[in-house]
Amino acid sequence: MAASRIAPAMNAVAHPSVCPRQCEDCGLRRSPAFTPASAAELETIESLRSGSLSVPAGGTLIRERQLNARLYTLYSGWAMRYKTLSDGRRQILNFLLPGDLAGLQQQFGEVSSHGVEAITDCHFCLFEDDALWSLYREHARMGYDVTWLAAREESLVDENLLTTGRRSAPERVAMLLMQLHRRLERLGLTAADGSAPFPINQQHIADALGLSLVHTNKTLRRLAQMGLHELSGGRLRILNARVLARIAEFYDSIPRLAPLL
Amino acid sequence: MAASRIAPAMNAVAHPSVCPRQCEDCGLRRSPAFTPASAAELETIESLRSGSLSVPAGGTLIRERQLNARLYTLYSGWAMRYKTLSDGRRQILNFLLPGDLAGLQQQFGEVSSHGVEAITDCHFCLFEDDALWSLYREHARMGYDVTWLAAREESLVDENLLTTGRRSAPERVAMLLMQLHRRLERLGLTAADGSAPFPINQQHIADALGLSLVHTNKTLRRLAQMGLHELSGGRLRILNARVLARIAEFYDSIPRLAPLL
DNA sequence: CGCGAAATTGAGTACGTTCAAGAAAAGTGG
DNA sequence: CCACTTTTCTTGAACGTACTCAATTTCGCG
Repeated sequence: MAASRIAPAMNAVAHPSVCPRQCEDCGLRRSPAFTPASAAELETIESLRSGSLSVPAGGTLIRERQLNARLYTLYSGWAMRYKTLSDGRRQILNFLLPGDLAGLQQQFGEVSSHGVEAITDCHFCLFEDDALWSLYREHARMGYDVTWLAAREESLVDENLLTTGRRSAPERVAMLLMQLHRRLERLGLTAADGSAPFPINQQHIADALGLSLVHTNKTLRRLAQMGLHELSGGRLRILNARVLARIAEFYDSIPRLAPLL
Repeated sequence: MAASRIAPAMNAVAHPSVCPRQCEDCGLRRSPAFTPASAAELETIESLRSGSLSVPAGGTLIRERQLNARLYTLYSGWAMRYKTLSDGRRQILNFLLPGDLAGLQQQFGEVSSHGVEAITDCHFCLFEDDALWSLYREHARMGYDVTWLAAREESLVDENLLTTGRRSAPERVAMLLMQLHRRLERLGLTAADGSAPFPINQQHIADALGLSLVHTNKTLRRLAQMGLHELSGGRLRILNARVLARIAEFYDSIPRLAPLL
């Protein structure tokens, strides 16, 4: 891509896509989306880290029904949590963006009730086996943070449940577009023109919203023709946030900065 | 009901429906469904407790968009977490049974994104304002437990999202019946004949499953006519667990005992 | 017994699904 | 750089599950 020389940083906060050795050098931490960590906290995190893991697009980080999954922080890329039925029907529970934890539900000795799969090439920060418990013991504050992250993810799933349970197809699509765009914005991943990377296909959208692929396509198309959004070249641009928000009844409060493990 | 004199304990573990003063006397703790707490832990819990709260059936414990909700443990009765859209469409996120926490998501200074309402008369154990943070500081172990509870609730919501997103109406109903029956069983709330208290109406079921009231009724009826379950007098009896489980693809692993705050 | 809430049933409709096929886009290898 | 393959997107048509509307019955309770 010749353009990359001219426009080097699509991300407001550029960071190397591979998780560096030292947490101190962690590019994610430089993002204003996260609470700054104290030196002591950084040290604790670093001591509990056992390396990094790269998963190619489409690769599986945690399998459904897997035992003893580890704990990860997504460093770069998009991933998803999902569940499937025996005949292949799939429900995406939520999308994971940089800074999100993966594997938390599995830290309590139980079988994973969902899978985690990389949507784009992903880099994860990998923690030691008993990292979670150590964290609670050594830094109550950070244990508290983990609970906050868990609660925030649950509220995401809550919203998705309202969406699939009670919203119409256009409402669902509008919701998804607004939600993801807002999350990307917070992470500083939107470009100057307001567009954001959007590496998921219509099958992903359908599986996240509980719709069929065909109907997802038709609904997406209708909203685009109304001039509400633009979706091309793997990027999303919101053209009429007001109307999309009204359709979806999307009103999110500005949350406090997220802690970053 | 004349029968109540003959069969005094519908619950395997009887406990007074009102939360007693001393946690030591807490009837719930005597249930084998929960991990026993050490004397030190009990003391901590008791010190963080600021009393109990009774909410009549239909009453609201936490309003949607409420600020500064407190933290509660449901002591007796059924409650529900829910979200609504402006035109009244309602999605029940999950049902709360004795031992479940309420208000955890709101402990981090944010507005409640869901409501909590009592379905039957409920008694809650109420905690101090900063109880959660104190807990993490004083007993790392119990902070860890809270995260476990949060993770468990999220996995419940995950399952409900799969249900509304991808299961057919009969599958949804079968799932709900099996899920709730299993939870009641674990709490020792099933009678000798296998029946369990089931104080929700078809509107609740519809709102939990993302179905209309009418369709819920027809589906429920069909399953009952197939001899899979019996629903009357506010009680549920599973008549053919095997078939219901197969329809719903309901396979839950036996989880470890739940901690009780 | 009578009232209100909850459950039940039928009829017509609509939203979303499935089936099918073609167009566009994105990779792949020579 | 182009031919070829594969994936993704798009559109039309027929169908079906679930919804809405409406009316009746049953149940719980004072």
